[in-house]
Amino acid sequence: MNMKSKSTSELKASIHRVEEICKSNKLGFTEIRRQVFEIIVKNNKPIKAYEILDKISNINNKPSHPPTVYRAIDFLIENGFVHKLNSINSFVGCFHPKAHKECYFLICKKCNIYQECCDDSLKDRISKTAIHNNFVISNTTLEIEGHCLDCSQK
Amino acid sequence: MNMKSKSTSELKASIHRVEEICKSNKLGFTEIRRQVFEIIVKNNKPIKAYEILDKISNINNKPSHPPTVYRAIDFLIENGFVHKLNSINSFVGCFHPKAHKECYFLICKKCNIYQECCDDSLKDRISKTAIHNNFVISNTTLEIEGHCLDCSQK
DNA sequence: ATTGCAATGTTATAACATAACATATATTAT
DNA sequence: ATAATATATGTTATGTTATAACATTGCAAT
Repeated sequence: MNMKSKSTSELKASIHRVEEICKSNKLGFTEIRRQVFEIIVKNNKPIKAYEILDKISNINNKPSHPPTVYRAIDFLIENGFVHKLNSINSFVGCFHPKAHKECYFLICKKCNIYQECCDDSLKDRISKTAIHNNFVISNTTLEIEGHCLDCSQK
Repeated sequence: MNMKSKSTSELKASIHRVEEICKSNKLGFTEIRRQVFEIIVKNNKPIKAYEILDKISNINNKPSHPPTVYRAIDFLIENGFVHKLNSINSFVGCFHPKAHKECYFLICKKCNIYQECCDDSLKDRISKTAIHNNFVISNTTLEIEGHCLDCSQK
């Protein structure tokens, strides 16, 4: 399982990519949104909203408030730059925004590291089930909790 | 999409089945646990913990407290009688307990009705991905939000 | 009867998230 | 350039979801 953290250059590329997408789509990639996005992607594990809040407050040397963070997160999720992991109320950056909507996550309960996966055949199966049930999908949550190789060997 | 609510006899059967499983596994199916289970399965939609709390308080003519409900829910989830839908912080009864561990849910955002599905090939794909990543699964969340046939036609 | 254990009661608070309204900043139309 | 509009942020308060910690009860095994 390739759960190693992203390199500095990958992070920069990721941030730059989002900047470009925002520019070309006329989305306001404001200072706060940029800060929140950077905090999320630089954290190589899922991060919680109130952890982001603390970091934002530190960065700006003044207390921020929950709505500030949640609004930025909402913007980032809406535009596919960030995912929410519902099973652990945490957020992760998306490293291939706009390339897909459905992806899934392996989340290690011990070390809290995660892996984002894309699997078209899985996606297909899910769509087929939905079609079969006359169901129109707006959003899919697929999160797999367990233990990564390192942690299950300990 | 067969989202119609369960019949009275289905509900009774479901409750009876759980009683039997508890009996044969020497699990204490106490009054509170039974009440919480009944409330969950009789509600044909996903129900929230604090809604259960209100109902329990009414049934017993005295205020109950959150831990009472959450403990009962934990017991029911641990034993596979109830599922939590992480994407909407709600709980649903399982109508084939012990038959499986992995199942998934179609959840209509408009009418809030849901459908529990089991799909072995989907399950297989997920296990394969996990094995491929040397990941040991303890728990899978697969929730598909969208609109059911009725609601998407309106 | 006493010890041990599983379950429940009770109080308090932690953790997660949004409503509502005020203010500021950017965009656009005139 | 200025007013009008829309977008974004600040601020206060509160709503919602979940658990910690410790006391009490009831029952079974010795």
